[in-house]
Amino acid sequence: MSNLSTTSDDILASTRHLLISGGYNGFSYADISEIVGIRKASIHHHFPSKVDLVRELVKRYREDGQASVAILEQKVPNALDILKAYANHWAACIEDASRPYCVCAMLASELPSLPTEVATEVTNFFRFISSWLASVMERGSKQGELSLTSAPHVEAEAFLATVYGAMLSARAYGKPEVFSTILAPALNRLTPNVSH
Amino acid sequence: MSNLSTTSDDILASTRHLLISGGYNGFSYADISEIVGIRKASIHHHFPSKVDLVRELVKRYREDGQASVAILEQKVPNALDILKAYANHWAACIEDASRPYCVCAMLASELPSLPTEVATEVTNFFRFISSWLASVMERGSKQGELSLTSAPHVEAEAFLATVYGAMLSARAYGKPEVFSTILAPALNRLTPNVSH
DNA sequence: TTTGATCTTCCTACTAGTTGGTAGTTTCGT
DNA sequence: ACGAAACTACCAACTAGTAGGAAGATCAAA
Repeated sequence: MSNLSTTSDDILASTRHLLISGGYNGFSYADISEIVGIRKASIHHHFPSKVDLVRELVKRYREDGQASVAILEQKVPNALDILKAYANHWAACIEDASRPYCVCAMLASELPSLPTEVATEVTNFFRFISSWLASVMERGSKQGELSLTSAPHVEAEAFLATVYGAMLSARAYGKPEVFSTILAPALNRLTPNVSH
Repeated sequence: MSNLSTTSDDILASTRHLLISGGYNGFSYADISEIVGIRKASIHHHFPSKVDLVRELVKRYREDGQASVAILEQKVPNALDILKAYANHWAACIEDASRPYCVCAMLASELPSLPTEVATEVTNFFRFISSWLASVMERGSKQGELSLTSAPHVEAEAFLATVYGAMLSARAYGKPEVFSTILAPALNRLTPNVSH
């Protein structure tokens, strides 16, 4: 009989929430304890140190991402549709304010000042997303589902930068719809068979 | 007789340095005092509170940006060349590690948890850059110096997102050259008279 | 089925160090 | 002599982290 929600998961969820809003140095064990409803010391039982906590969070974040990607690849055959689904995922998260920013975007900007264990995990996340997008680009190009103007791995980096830049812009302006405004032409440009 | 470097400027410079590396909550008055070589309390003489300090920093950052843009517009007539110069500015900053990240990109990602006075100033910065880029896009389009596929203000947002996304990627991978790899095709796409 | 040992989880109470900020004083150039 | 700019010496609040104990749950042996 497995619990639907463990304290450890609650701690991770509130950490993610706090991390998205203010970064690594923007929250404390006291903040988490208030949200979860347990004492500070109890958090140390589950995650001995802050580094342990955030390292585990990022590790799971990447693993969840890998799992979601696997399902997406299985359900959606067309490469362009995959990129659209990826963009729509973030558009939805930003617009309903549920997870309006990527944990790893937050941490990547703080990278030089992060504990190395966390920094490594963050870099790993970006390597994963980047190589996944590159594989999508390559396959889509070969099968005529995408029209590329650069090498697949360059297009992948460019697309990733657009997504994360759009995420930042939406936050900077306080206007969620900016994300889709930026992504729409980016996806359009990758669409084949546009008469010209 | 004006000094070439005032203490106040030294404080702002070291604040910028610290801010770029770890964000608003990633540095303290103690850190600044160590770099500048004065006591913590002396910093409060120049900037009564941390909010005052960072608000002033961002205000000047925007003003400096506006001045640089004015000079750039004056020296470089061609719109595409302006965009290239803007991209090259950041490429150089990132590659020589002098100012490898934008102060306002850092703060924008932390926006929800920032003091409102600082947050407002950050939003102002992005509005400025965005409307400047939009004006460059519009002028360049009219004069045939740029080939746009969307409305000028959309192209401006997309270009801005690419620049800031590329900045983040360069930091995430720890590879400065990633910035130029991403910007090159973005600028290429805006270049007119490419045979197709 | 009851006992007892062990494990997990949470607690109170505490620590040493850091945070942004203040009060009041001295130093120094004009 | 006067203001600016620096200083020493604080402060209350907060930081991550620790020590040690109480309440339950689990499970094996009697």
